[in-house]
Amino acid sequence: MQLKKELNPQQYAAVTHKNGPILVLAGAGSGKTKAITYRIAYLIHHQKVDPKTILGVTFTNKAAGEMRQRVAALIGPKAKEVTLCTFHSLGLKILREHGHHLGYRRNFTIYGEGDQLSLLRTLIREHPKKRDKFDAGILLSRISGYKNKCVDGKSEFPLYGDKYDDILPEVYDRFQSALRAYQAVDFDDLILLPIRLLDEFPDVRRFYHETYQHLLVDEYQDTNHGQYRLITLLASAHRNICVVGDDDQSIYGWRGAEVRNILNFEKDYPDAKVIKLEQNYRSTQVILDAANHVIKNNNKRQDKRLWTDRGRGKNIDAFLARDENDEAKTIAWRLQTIKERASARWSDFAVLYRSNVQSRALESTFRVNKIPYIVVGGYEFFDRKEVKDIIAYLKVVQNPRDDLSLLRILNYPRRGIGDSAIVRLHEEAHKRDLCVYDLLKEAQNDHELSKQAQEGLRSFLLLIEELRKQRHAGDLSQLVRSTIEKTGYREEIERTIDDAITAQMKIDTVEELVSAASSFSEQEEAGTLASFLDSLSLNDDTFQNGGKKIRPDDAVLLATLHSAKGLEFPYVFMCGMEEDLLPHSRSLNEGGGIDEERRLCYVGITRARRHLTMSLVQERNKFGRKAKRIPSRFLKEIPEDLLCKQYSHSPNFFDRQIIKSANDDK
DNA sequence: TAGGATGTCGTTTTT
DNA sequence: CGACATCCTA
Repeated sequence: MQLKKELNPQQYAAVTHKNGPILVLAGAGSGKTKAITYRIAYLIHHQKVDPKTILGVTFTNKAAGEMRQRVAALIGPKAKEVTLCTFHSLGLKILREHGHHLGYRRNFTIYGEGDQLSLLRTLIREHPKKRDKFDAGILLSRISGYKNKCVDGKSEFPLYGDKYDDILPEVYDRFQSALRAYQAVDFDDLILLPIRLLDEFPDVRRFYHETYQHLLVDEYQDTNHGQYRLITLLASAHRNICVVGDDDQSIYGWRGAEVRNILNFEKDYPDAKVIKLEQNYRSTQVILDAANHVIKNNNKRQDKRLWTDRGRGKNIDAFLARDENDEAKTIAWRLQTIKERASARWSDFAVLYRSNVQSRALESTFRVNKIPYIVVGGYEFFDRKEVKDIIAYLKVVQNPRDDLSLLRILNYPRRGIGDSAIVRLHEEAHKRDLCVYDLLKEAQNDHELSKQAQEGLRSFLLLIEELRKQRHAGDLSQLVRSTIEKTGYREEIERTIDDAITAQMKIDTVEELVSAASSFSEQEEAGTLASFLDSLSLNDDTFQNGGKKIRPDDAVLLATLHSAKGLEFPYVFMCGMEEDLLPHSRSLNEGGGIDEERRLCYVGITRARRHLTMSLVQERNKFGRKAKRIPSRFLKEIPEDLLCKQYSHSPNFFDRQIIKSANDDK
């Protein structure tokens, strides 16, 4: 490593900073990941720090994986010894290791959003005031907000001045005790409970202080209060904490992220070294100027100014279309034109938008014009019912106390256990403070249940016991396969679904889970059921390639502005540059408000390397009726001389081109 | 218990 | 408008 040559002076300073707190304010495209990875390499190589004592925390598995790769490229196999993980997998690790202090067994289950919601729905159903139609989603966002703010559990509930205020404390309480009874933790607990462990158990704290002596935190601007506390606790002894982030790219305020964590870093650590990375290696000066001009309208921010030595570049195109279909066609046409002229690949392009609904017009136009595309996000494999069912079986096999999963599958495939029986079992278990699974053992001989139901319970218990035995014996994919076979899941699908094609699709989906399991155990040395379930819950996608996703490898990316963060493309289209959409109307009152919307715009602009095109429409279909549109205020914040405005309403010419080629396909 | 009728709601979503 | 949840019915 020739640090002086490969890094600019600011990067060099960040990388070679010795001990103590350091804040790296890294503008978009300024080599943030490079700084972190080089710093890790530097600590190991030059400072002779033991790689095992380095902890790097990110938000996504993808980022963690990328970082590991880049560290490996610098220092080789030692990179494996560095702990690089997400906040949630860090929390999970701490909790699996020391959770017994708080009464958690090692085999506890992780509940994702779906599980949280379905638990809340059962709580609502049982609530005396259920006629008030409480919405599980609203309850969840409040509970979640509460959990990642108030760590001691004694503080007051924030009031919102609506009907939820009354029931929230009680529902929260029941929510938490249900989780605890089920030996389950939700995503928020994965942060919250480790905080309590570190806070209340000096031995645990000491253990982690010794284990991790150098902390690096990526995307610090996106941390919520809980994550902030977790990091603070981990760093409290040695204060070797390096946080990297960009306050201008904080776009998750609505999910509890607090920009002030990064803005207050210097108050938390008065001796902190602060370094700004402002040289941009990604975009042209035009793009950076536009970004700078937009973002400088925000007040509370660390002053930064991106620059580049890569030259001015082309102006930003801005065009006006009639409606969203016209907009999509024009984008398609322009994209094809640029592609030909620059002999670019499809994957050099991204079309970004504020809201998922905007993808629809783009998708249908791209389909017609045979433009290959990938939509980021969308429907997840693991959201499908079939997959959730099988995973519920696996979760029960792993942790029989998980009533929620158990009740989900108790009568699916059907075993003659009706709703009334299920309700009775659930109530009885609750009354006697038992988990349903234990109760089932008695209930199989309960004469108040129908013969059929008793028989059903018996076979269910037998099935689970059998799978539990197999859990330790055979390999993982075999276990998943057995689960599918012994439950008769395939037969149930064939029996209940008439349409052969749909049925086959569902069976294929379930089969994919088997191949996901086998590729998981190939890649993980400890391919246990427990780690497989963890991996599924935490969205660790390292093995999902095994569960083959059929995707074109060269395709235009369609993504929301949120999911585009961290990515870059030579050519970027930002569509729907309109009031109510880019500052989204619903975001103005709550969350980060207008500033956060502006940051979202900033994130979008700075994704572009060479050329940016912005578009807006005259009218847009909104809930079935046409609505007149107004240009986004952000568009107006970009100086005229950076834009190439084409507002003469889009020429019919474009339409004709597209319609012609569409007919050619037939 | 599937599916039809009816109602409701409408932003973003790293784990 | 269209995706969804929920309720109702055959």
